[in-house]
This record gives sequence, structure tokens and C-alpha cells, in this order.
Amino acid sequence: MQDDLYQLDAPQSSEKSEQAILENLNDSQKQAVSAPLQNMLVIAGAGTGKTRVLVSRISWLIKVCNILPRNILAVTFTNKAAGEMRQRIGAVVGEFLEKQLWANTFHSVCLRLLRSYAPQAGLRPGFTILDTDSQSSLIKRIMKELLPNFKELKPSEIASKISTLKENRYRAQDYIDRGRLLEKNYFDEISKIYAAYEQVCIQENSVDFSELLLRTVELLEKNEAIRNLQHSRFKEILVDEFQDTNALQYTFLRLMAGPTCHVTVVGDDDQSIYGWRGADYTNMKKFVKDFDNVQKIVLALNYRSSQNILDVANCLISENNDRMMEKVLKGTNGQGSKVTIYNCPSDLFETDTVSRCIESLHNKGEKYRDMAILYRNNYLSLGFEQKLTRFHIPYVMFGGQKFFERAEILDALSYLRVLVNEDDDTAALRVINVPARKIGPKVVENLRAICQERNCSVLKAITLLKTYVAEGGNQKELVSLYKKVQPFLEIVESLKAKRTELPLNEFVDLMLNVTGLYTFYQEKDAKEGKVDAENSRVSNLGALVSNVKDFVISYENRTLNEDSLLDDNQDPLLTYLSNITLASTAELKEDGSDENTADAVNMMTVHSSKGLEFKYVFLVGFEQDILPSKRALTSDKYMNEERRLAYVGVTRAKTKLYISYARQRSLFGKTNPAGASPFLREVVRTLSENETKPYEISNALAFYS
DNA sequence: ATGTTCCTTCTTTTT
DNA sequence: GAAGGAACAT
Repeated sequence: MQDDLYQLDAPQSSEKSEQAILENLNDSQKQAVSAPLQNMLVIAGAGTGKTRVLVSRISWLIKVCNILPRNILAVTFTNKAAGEMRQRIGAVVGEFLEKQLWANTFHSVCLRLLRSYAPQAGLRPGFTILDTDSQSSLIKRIMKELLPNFKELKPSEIASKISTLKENRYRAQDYIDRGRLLEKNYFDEISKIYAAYEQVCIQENSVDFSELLLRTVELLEKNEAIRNLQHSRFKEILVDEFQDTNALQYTFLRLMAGPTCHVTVVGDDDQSIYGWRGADYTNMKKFVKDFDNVQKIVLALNYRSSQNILDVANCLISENNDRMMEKVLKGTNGQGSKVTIYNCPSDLFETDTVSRCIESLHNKGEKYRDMAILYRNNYLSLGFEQKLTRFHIPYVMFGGQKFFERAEILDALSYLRVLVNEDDDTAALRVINVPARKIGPKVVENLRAICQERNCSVLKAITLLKTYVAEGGNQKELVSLYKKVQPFLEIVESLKAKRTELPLNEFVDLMLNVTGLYTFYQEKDAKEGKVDAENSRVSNLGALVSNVKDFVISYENRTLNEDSLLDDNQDPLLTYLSNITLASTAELKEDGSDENTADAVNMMTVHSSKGLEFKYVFLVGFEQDILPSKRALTSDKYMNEERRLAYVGVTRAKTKLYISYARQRSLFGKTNPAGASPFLREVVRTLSENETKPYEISNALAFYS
């Protein structure tokens, strides 16, 4: 604390700070970091030190421009990026100042605002966030009720349709009024479901992911006082991965930035790979138009890859016809070794070749953790998993079955959600019969009839039944209905009573016992013969408890500033649930197996590799119909995005890149002819003219014994 | 209400 | 080829 206060009182040493912050930056980086206060667009190619610039710029604002951290808002796309940024800024400006900075994802910034202004935003305090799974099950429920015979669209498809509509600012009524033109198919069904969905969400006091954004935008638009409050607070706003923002996030940004605020956005149109879920890199163009005097800075000096890799990358991306600007990455690490292209007779040869190559690299002293296998589709990982296992090569997979999407975890969280928000029927209905309590569809139907009649939640309906029975009500159906659901109510009530008595982690442990989830999943594990297995359901529940424990510790240590006082009404459980729903991914490390300690080959999709780098990269399955995906052939737009995806894959490599494709591939039990990706053909056609080709083609057959 | 078998599906994924 | 969902039987 002493040190922190010292730092706080010592902004005068700014000349020294200046030097320290600008040290080891190149000219354009320096230009961006030390620019006068203004709106800025930083176009940062792959590996050009984008995060470094952002972190340095924020440090500069704090240490040199003497802007208070609380007047700065840094928005990122993922929690991981936000955490990393906070940590790196903390290292420069000290923890004390770092803690006052808002560095968060779009969604959690919106959540914070909505929690602070719930009533003004049309929400009741304690609202819960719908995860993807809950959203689908809610829609499924609505469809069953409203359109039992409508099978043409899956609940998840409707869910993403609704998300897209929200991202384009269509509420259900807007869609009904003026959406018919947008829709070729199923307009009536979608609008009916959307309208009902909107209503149920309000009833249940829950918001989905897009709703967090949309509601905040609406709040800021219609409430001038709240908007002005944000304007007087945020003097500098910075956005990372700007090419990934969607229309709604862009609107949010415009609303948050007041007349005296400066906005800096950093991004790379060539790395926009989330267009399929609403990301629109033309926001970069819009930004220049909509904001005043935007200073444009281009970073093209690449610190990551050897020149051969960059030559391939530059050539690849140059084929795109919708780029914002011609950008040629120039390396700083010398020519390096050539990119190896493996031409494999079949997918079996491919996995074999890659495994052998990894083995020989390892034998030469390279670490497994410096290598990565990147693929377009998750199903391509299977063959590599098998082959690597046979070669006794350790690997870690990113993505895949996510911890917080597992059934047992979602069950546990649903119980917790009911405790926090008793209107959350989606959560209640998920677990009302888990573990099995003889509450089937019939009982649920009867309950919901009461809900409709009384316009109340499921839990409330059960409570009403209880009162009815206690007061000597004697209608047979109601009494027997109550008997059926009584155990569930008792569990919820007893948990409610104990909630405040115990530390949260102990409470969650207790909950798992009281509800019977532990026993239920123990039996399930036993039936499948995976008792004590690392990925058993019970051990996952255990991991949940320790995750809660970690949360409790950090929650108790949090610094109480004016924002956290506004937050969450001081209910740690509500905070935990919100955090978890907005966190997902690999946030929860399998305890013990810290990724730094385990030396293992990394396996992931190209999408999830964005932002990462590895010494050795194997870009596999670089084939027609895979990369580019079969479905991309329909339009130039999709094709360009696929090419950017390939570009992202290529630019992950530092020292050496291996690209492989098979001439035939077994897929879902069937063997089909395959072949090199047209992207690869483009590159080879263009670069083969060069005297010194940056690549070499290797016939994988020679490897196979 | 629950257990069993058959049938469909098979990009990418964060929040 | 495996997993999740729906229809069917117990």
C-alpha cells in the first residue's frame, strides 16, 4: 500500500515514465502511444504488437497525461484479453491505479451499467443472465406451447435468429412491423416465437447476451442523465479487436463517447473471422466517418514470424478483394526456413506425417508446448488425437466440451439461479426433476396452468399451493399436485435459509448434497464405469466448488471503490453467477494441470488460435471444402472470410509453418476424394515465379513406413 | 415416469 | 462414428 500511494503521488516523474513506456517501440508504435489526445484508428497487422501498443497507450494516458484511471474505459472482446490487459497495465502503473481502471468486455460493461440502473432499464434487481443452453430450452418451451407442429427450425436456430435481430435493433414489435421484407421463410413463426420470448424474459427477469447490449443501448438513448453521467466520467475509450464489433456494439460505443471523449480503436480487417455471428469490420470505415478527426496509424512491422511465413501470408491475403487497405507485413526476424507443404495421399498419412514431424522436433530439443496443430473444423482433431496418443505425444485441446456447458454444471448453476431469482422458470424447470423426483411432463403442465392463471412463476405457484394446502384447501387435484412438488420446494426453501449462513463455497457444496446432485451423478458415473476418472461428473462438480472458493477469495480481496459499491447489490452469489455466465471458456483450468507446467502440443481450431503464437505451427486439413468451408462457396463475402481465416492460421507461426492437405479423406465413416485448398493453389501459382520460393512441397509418402 | 432403441446430424464460438 | 434427441416400450 505504501508503494502504491507513493506511485499515486508521483506523476511528476513523467519524463522518466515517458522514456520507460516508449522504450523498444518502433516509430509507428511510438506515434500511436504518444499521440496527442484525439480519436485514433490503429490498423495493426498480425504480430505487429497491437496489445503492446494498447497497453502502452493506456499507461501513457495515466502516467504522462495524468488522466485518472477511472476516466478510462478499455473494452475487449474476451475476458482473457481483458485480464491480460489489466495485468500488463498493472505491471507498468502499479496495482493501485490498475484497479480503478475499467478494462472489461462489452458484455460485462453493459452488465455493470444495467445492474446500477436496473429499474431505469426496465429490469428488476437481481436479474439473471441466460446462457446459450437456457436460451434454447426457453425457446423450446415456447415452441412446444405455441407451435407444437413447427419443426422446420431448431430452437438454437431461432435463438441465433433472435440474437441477430437484436443486434440489428429489431425488438419483436419492430420485426412484426417491418421485418417481413427481411424474411423469406417462416416470418410468422419467428415473429410469434420472438414476441413470446421477449415477454417470458421480462417475466422471468432474465436477459440473454444480446439483450445486455441492446438494453444498455436503449437505456443510454432514452435517459439523458445517465448518458451524461457516462460522458462526464469517460474521457478516453479504447477498443481492442475492433474488427470483431457488431452493429450494436458500435452503437454502444457512440453512445458512451461524449463530446469531450477520445476514442481509440485497434483492429485488423484482415483478421476479421467472426462475420458469421454479426461482426462487421466495416465498422472501421464507419468509425473514420462518424468520429471527428480520426488519426489513422498503420502497424505493419511484424515481430513474430520469419519472412518466409510472412511472404506466404501476404500473398494469401492479397487475393481478397474487400480489404480496407493494402497491407504488406514486413518481418524483423530474417528469412527463416521455408514453409513446408505436405502433400499427403490420405488423412491417415497426414496425421502420421505431422506426428512424426513433432516427434523429431522434440528429439531435437524443442518443447511440445511450442507446437500447435490448427484445424478449420473440430472433427478434424479426432485423427490427430488418436495418432498422437499412439506416438505417446502429450497434447492439450482448447475448446471442445466446455466446462460450464456440461450438464452437471448447468444443473448445479440452475439451482443457484433459482435461489437468486425466483422468477427464473427456465432454471427451475431444468432441475425440478433432477435428480428424478417423479415430476414428469404431466405435473409440470399442471403447474404451468397455475402460473398462467395467476400470472406467476413456477416457484411462486408451488408456494401458493403450499399455502392452499396449509389452510385446509381440499381440492383433490391440487393437494396431490402439491404432494408431488413438495420435496422440490422444501429443498429450495431450506437452501434459501442457509444461503447467508455459510461461505459461498461451503454453501454450494451443501447445495450439491441437499439437492442430491452429488449422489445422482455419482451413480451415473458408476454406471459408466468412470468412478474417480478425471473427467467424471462428480469431479467436475468438485471443480465447481473449488472454482467458487477461488471466487470467494478474490471477492473478499476486491478493492471497494465507488463502482463495486454500485455493483450487484453486494450479493456474492449473484455476482458469481453473472461472472460465470459471462466467462465460459477455459477460464477454469483443470486444477493442478497448469498450462505452463504441462509440456504438451496445443490443438485448437483456427478461430480459437487468434491472438496466440507458436514457434511451430501445423496448419492441417488445408483442403477444398474444409478451408474454405463447403458452405462458403456461395458468395465472395464468405470466401473472403475463409481466406482471412487461413491468413490468421498462417500468421500464428513464428519459426516454422507446416501446411498439410490430403488427397482423400475419411469423414463420418465415408472416404471421399479431397485435395489442396484453392487458397494454397493461389499462393503456389503466384509465388512459384519467384527465384527464392518461400515454400517447399514435400511428398508425405516418404515418411510413411 | 423412466429406460431403451432407433434415427438424425456432422463449421467456426464469445458473451 | 458418436452423440443427442425423439419415438417407443416397460
